Amino acid sequence: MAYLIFDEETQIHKSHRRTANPFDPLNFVVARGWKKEGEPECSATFHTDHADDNYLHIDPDVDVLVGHNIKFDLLYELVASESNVQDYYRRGGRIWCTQYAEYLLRAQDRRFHMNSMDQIIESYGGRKKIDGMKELWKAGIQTSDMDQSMVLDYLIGTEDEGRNSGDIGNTELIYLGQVKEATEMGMLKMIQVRMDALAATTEMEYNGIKVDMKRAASDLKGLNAALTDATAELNEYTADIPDEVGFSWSSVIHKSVLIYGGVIKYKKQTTYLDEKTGELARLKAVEKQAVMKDGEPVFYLSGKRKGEQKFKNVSVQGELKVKYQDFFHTLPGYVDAKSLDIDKSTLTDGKGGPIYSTDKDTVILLGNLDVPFLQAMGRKTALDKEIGTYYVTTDKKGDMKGMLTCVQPRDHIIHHALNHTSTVTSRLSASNPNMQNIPRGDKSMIKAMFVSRFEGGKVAEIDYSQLEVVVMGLLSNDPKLVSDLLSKVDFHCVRVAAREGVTYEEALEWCKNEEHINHAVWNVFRTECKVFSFQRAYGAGASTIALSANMTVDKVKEMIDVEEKMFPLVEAFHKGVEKEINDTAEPFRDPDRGYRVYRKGTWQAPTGTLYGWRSWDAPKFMKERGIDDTFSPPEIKNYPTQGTGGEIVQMVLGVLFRYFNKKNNWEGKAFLVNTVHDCVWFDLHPDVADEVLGAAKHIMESVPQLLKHFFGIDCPVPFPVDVEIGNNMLDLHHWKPHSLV
DNA sequence: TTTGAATGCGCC
DNA sequence: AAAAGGCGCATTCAAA
Repeated sequence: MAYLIFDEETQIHKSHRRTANPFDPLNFVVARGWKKEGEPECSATFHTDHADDNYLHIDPDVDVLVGHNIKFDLLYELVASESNVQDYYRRGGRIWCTQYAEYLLRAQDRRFHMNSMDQIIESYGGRKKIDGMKELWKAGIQTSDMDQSMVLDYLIGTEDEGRNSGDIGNTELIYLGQVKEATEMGMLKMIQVRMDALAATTEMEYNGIKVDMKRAASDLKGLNAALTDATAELNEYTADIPDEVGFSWSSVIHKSVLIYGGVIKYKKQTTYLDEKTGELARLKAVEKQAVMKDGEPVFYLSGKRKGEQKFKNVSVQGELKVKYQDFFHTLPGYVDAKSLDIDKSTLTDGKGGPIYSTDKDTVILLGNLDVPFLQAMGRKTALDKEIGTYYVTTDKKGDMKGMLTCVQPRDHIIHHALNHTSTVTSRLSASNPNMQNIPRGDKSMIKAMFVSRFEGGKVAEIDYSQLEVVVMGLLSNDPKLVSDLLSKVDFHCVRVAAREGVTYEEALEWCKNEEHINHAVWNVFRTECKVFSFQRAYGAGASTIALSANMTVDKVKEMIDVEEKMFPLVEAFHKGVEKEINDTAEPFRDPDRGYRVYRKGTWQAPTGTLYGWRSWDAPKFMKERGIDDTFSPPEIKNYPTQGTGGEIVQMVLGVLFRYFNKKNNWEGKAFLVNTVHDCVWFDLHPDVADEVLGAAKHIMESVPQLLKHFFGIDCPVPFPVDVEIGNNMLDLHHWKPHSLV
């Protein structure tokens, strides 16, 4: 078997926020370079359009495709010849992205997010290329207009280098070095598993998400009407502010000044005093005046202009000059921010006075005070956010903004981006548009626009239940946590029972049974415990929890105590992570903090994933004891669970992808389309929906078997999922296997 | 005009 | 005795 390194240079037209958008018909592969394992030099082809043979030829003995940011090239390959790529996967072909592997080998260090080849090549013994192409691209030159010999040198190296260098040669050097290092560090299997996830998200981007534009347009119309109403209502409260102030309800400064009092600074063009003369500044002007003598106009008596009237230029007062100058408008405010202890901003008002927060939580806090417009302001803020981010709007420069700008007019598909190298925890991120932060159904109707591409088709979502709690069970092996997960208890009721000194059954009955006489008060207990456990999982301190859960600090400490006794191995796990971080810590100088010395440490998960932390300035009381820097407890607690949850979803995505590939996407009737940290989205033809969901549910719940298969890990906890299906992503209903006909 | 910081808010 | 984590995108604002 052999690896095949490849890379391509394409046209770079930007559309729907994507640079060199693979789905833009204007873009095609201009130059394609490759090198198969064992060949003495690289090869390349040039193309002038989307020609029939403009795709990568993959020999049958190739089993790894290698590229730097390989998703980009794979998307071009899928557009060029979908079957070529799918057939390669079907015979077991794998991919290796050197950008992704580097990010993982460097413990997801921020410096290696979206790392470039130039950035890492020297550490693999290669040499940076002389690169004229980046400058040309920056100047907007299309690749097809560049000199072919330059492109060739860039891609596969110069003749002097034996055409065995360039991007392709460098990628080969990096790949070989990475495989060696990954093997030595026990990370190879983990990286390979994640590469299949990369194949899955590449497929998701290629499939894209179908948008019902009629629904989007009609919902947007309603939202804009509501926005107009809210704005009209609000404007009554700013009617006394002169128009020239330009009061804006989306300005944090203006809002703070209006609510808490202060000074708005604004600019206006107006006349000003000339420093030299002390008078109003004027434009210079000259006037043509008749030359007079004894009250009579003078005429030329000789020369070329003989007979013409004589004029002279005289300086006169020109128009008054204007320039932008600062003006100030003072408002009294409705409430006193200082006495209410509202959060202060680093921004200042027009005269350097304080600016206070006007965010949602603060507005809720102010809700019962004497500020008349808060409700309408909250409505307007929410509508601006919803319309501007998730529908479409025009900004001040006249540019279109919002998710709908990413919809392709020709087929109403959004080709979103799922990024593998953009988080410190190894989670995925999403962009252009971000399909991981679409408002939920209890907040907005937005999800109704996401529909099936099939006639009468269905969309579906499969979610892991309480993924991070389950992951904590896996990582800690805590007996009580594991048994609770196995018996599928309500965790919040477990905590209520422990805190209030009753049995779990009693707590469950009183919290859940709305008929019960104690229900109201026990339901509050459950909510308190829910807030507590959620915050505690992320490592919040007792005082923060007390504030947001509306409890005394003593009560929070008491609950922490109960928790630690109930799940002792959870705390032990965190301690173990902390110890490994400190044991592996190495000093480094932080350029952002005056090159002060801090430390970096790592913890390696059972799967092989390496997590990295940097230390921060220690709190004052620790500095007094001579400890200068410490690792952040919230970060220590958070990365392993968040990262392992993400890793498990990636492992599953890879397996789902392989299964879909084997079934040829049910002959084009079922597609993987999106993933959001603990869930997967599907687009399904009605004929195959039940069959696909049955298979997908089975795969997603097979996490224990998969962990054993890939990593030899014994997993003590189940990974239950919820399956939902519907006509759009808003109207989903529960799906059960027995609905199979 | 462009860029980065600050603020705010959507998701898990 | 002590800090709630991870993202991307919108607007505003100040500086270049």
